[in-house]
Amino acid sequence: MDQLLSPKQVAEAIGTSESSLKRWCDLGLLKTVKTAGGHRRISVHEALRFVREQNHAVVEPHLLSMPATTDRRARRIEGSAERLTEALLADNQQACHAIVFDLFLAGESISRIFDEVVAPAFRSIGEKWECHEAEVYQERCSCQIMLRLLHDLRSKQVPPNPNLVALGATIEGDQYDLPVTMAEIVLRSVDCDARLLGTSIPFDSLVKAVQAHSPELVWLSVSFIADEAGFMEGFQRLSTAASKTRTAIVVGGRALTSEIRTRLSYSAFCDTMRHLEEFGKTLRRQPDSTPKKARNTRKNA
Amino acid sequence: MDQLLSPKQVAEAIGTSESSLKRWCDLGLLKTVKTAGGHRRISVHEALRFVREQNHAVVEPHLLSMPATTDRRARRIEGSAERLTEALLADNQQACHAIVFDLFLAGESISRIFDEVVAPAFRSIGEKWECHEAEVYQERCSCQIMLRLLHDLRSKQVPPNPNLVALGATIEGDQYDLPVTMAEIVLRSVDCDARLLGTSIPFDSLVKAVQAHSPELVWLSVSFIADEAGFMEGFQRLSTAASKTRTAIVVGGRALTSEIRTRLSYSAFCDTMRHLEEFGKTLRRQPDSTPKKARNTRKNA
DNA sequence: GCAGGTATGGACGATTTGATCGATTTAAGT
DNA sequence: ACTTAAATCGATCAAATCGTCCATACCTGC
Repeated sequence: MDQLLSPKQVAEAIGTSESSLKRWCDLGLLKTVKTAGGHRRISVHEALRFVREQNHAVVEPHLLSMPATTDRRARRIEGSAERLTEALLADNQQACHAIVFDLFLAGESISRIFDEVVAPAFRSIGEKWECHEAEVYQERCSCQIMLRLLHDLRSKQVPPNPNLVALGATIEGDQYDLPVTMAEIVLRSVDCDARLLGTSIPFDSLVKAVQAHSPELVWLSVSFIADEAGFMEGFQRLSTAASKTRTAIVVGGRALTSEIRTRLSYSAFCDTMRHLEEFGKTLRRQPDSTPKKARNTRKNA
Repeated sequence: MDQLLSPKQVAEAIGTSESSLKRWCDLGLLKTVKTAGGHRRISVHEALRFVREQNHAVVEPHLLSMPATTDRRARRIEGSAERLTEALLADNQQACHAIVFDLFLAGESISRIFDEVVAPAFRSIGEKWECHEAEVYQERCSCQIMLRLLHDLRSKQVPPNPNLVALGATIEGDQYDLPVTMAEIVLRSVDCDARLLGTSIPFDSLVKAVQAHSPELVWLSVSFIADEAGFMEGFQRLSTAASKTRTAIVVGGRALTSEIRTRLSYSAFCDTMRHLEEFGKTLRRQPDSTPKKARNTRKNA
């Protein structure tokens, strides 16, 4: 609790400028400790006392409640996954928000944040769940928090180029919406107008969506396959329709084993969000000469 | 998001003079926080609350981080459901946002917007789907648009009182997340700290969540029952756990036929969001003397 | 039409805020 | 211990805000 904060940190937490906060320190409204070099340091205790005394607003409570995460370490990928796991299981939405947005604002690519922070965090929660260290409702609640976070992230992105349309979905019976939503955001980060149709969409309806929109790309996140034969058959119908509209098909998801993949026909298989991002970039660069359909051209082993 | 605005910024946003706005602040119509130097600061949430309460115009919505508004004639419940249906099927997210947020800014209660605009729109889409006038992917896409809209709406609400905790969920096998999300927003609109755990949560895990959080309220949205016997049994376990923590149980959803309801034990059944809102209000007014468990006390026929 | 009460919004000097600057200090990485 | 990028310092200054006053516009009852 006697963690020391810089004037800038306190200023951000209470929603004012660094200049004003420094002036208030010099006026004696906030007691400060000085470093050997003359920099001001304010204890969390003192910052909270000031907030109470002045009835001042607190815009970013997590900065005062979790000062350990406000230093520069917070802006690094390393360790973020573990901190996110903890924040998710603690139902601490603000902390989750802070972790991801700090990385985003620090310039980390969306795909890297997803691959190296979000995905590991949910893998970790899944493992804890299997070991009975976490409850089902905690996992579901974590998904809710993350979904809200993803939505906020999406709303902060620059509006994409409307000339490059992509449609995304999960297949019928697959309700896992986080991966497919992350894929949407990754594609939008490379200036692709990605539109998530939703989860659990039958292949026949996907075919109609492709025919109606003629997108440059369709991405499918396959976390669960209820009926393998039906999946193969439906995918073939989608593939046929996509070739007519010169639409690339990108697939991903843990349900696509290599055995299944060898029997599918798609433009790219993406293990990670980074692969998807790179595929999206190639699509953007050469929208006409893009390989529209190639048998089993996996981008990565 | 809950950033602070100066009186001048708010005045510009709602199209009035700085002088008047300062006077209204001093009259207590707008809650303000003060800087150490005595300058007024107004949160976006408070500004929106004022606009809704006073039915004030908003000439610069972007200053309050709101979507652009249409003309004032659009601020009516009548006809909004039809316009929303059309906008949803046309995949026009901006139009959907405009319709709902215009009503929100005009001071319509959240529950009324949901009951008389959103719900009818989705009923209408469901009917079109049954008549083969709309595709499955259109319905799913509409749900995505609405889910994003609901998230945005939620972020515009004033942060609720943390002393009145409510947990919400759908039961295992029920993946329909719109009603349960709307319920969360309705409860938050009556100053209840409603937290949506997620969809498809087994009763045993719900029991653990209740034991961990001891909420004043649990709401269940039941759109689909896979196993009726299992549902009855699980609900009984939840009911027992809830009585121990003095937690009220509110249920709703089209899967709860009157035949099923007669065999359940809950605090309230809500046909509409308005019923839920009213129940939330009673809970807030008398948090101690609230009837925690009564057999089949339907709030409405 | 007119008197009286009320709400609005512009103007004023005094005060506060927040952005900027080059110089200095901190702290992460090696 | 050393290097180096980032953060902070102190100081300055334009812009914003404060509280107050007041002219004007609007409403209401007569």
